[in-house]
Amino acid sequence: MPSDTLEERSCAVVWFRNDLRLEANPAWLSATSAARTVIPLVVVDPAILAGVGPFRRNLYLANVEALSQEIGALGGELSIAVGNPRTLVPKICDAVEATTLHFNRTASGFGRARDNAIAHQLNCEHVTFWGTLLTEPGTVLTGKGTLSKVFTPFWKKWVDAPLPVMPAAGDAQLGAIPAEFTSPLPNFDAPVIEPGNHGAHASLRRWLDGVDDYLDTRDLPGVPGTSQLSAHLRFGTIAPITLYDTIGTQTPGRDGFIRQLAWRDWYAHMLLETPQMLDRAVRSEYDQVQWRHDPKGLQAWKDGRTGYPIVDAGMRQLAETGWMHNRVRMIVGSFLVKDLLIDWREGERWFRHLLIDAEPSQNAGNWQWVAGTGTDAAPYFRVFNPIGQSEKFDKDGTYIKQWIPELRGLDAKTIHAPWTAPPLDLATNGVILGDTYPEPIVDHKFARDRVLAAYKLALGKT
DNA sequence: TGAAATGTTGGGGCG
DNA sequence: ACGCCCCAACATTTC
Repeated sequence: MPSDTLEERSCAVVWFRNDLRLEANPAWLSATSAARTVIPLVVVDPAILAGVGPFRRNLYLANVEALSQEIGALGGELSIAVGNPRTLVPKICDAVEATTLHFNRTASGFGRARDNAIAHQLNCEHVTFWGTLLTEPGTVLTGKGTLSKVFTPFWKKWVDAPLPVMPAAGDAQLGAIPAEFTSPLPNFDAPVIEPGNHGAHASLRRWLDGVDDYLDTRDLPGVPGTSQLSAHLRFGTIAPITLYDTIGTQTPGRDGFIRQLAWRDWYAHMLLETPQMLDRAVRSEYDQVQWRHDPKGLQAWKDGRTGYPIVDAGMRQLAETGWMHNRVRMIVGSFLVKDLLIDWREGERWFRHLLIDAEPSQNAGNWQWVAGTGTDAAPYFRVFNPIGQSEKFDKDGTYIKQWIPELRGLDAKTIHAPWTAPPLDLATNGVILGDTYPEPIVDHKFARDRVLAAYKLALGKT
């Protein structure tokens, strides 16, 4: 619609949430042609911010700042309010006499309830999109019209699903909310990755050099074989469609990477259909597992002091950087749930606190995969051997040495299980088990038998 | 997007 | 030469 047919005073508010970019942002693009004036808005919710770990907090606020700069470069300004969106968004829309509110939808239960409540209170129209996913929930279904409970059939349908089509940009002028509603952005420290759409594109450019080797290197935590784009997807500083358009599926590595974006869609679709998956086993019989109450074991896991180097390396990488290699996420997850027999929800909560890329649907979906409680999850009897995984994927111990400096003297033969090293070997390298580095807190063979028995009991198997 | 237990096979040491 | 045993190496099944 040409803008000269728009009402003189029409005003569209674009509420940015987990889509902190202008590029390929359907809520933003649609608004620029829907009204004469567009007001870009971020509402920082202190209640959310208070519960978020430092890595995500800093990156979120830095991303907001980067978005503000993007909009500033267009000659506009990003309006920033601090408070509860449930009351602020309707109030602001009233104050600016908005004709429409535009935003991209979220799959998470909390956000959805909030958005529904707000939509109910608005005195204007609201226009929503799925700018954060490649496929819209409800568009990738089995022949029976249901969301597949198994990934592979979902993937087969996903490949043929319609991709997002961006609305054409208009030429609206940029506006702002009244000063009384604005607040300065809360203070934050420099994030651990380069924020904003600019930072996302820097990661994407680097990834173009590695993506063709993805299938060969993605499981090697000692090699930079992953995209480093997860946090950008989390905050929407880049659109998944931009990744798809840039990377394509022309080589096995590229196809494998895009397949990961389909997993992401799948878990988001699943959460919409099964909101209780955040804290309930999708296969409810698995909630009968008698998890161990083991605060010391849980703490050792969080601290990276389990005595299993590959596990401790991963947990230390998480605590120090807010990120962990995906293969190692599986290993530490399996260790918590299977070896320590601790409730997967404890691990989910810790990851959600610290991970720079944590997002409810993905975090819960992947934890339920590890715990075997989800659909199409790892079967309960698949118990990772932390030593075997370490030998297989961190053969020379590069990754372990990076995060556990006290083991750097050990060779590739013994570093995966220091307690099996000849005492002289340990001594000459300054390793004193139980002192400079822990003894293993549990014996794997014992733990394996224990978890299999516990799951069998819960599932009523003999 | 496992691992361990169990089963099978075949080469070589040895009486 | 032959049978027996051991045990990698590989395959199958079980969890």
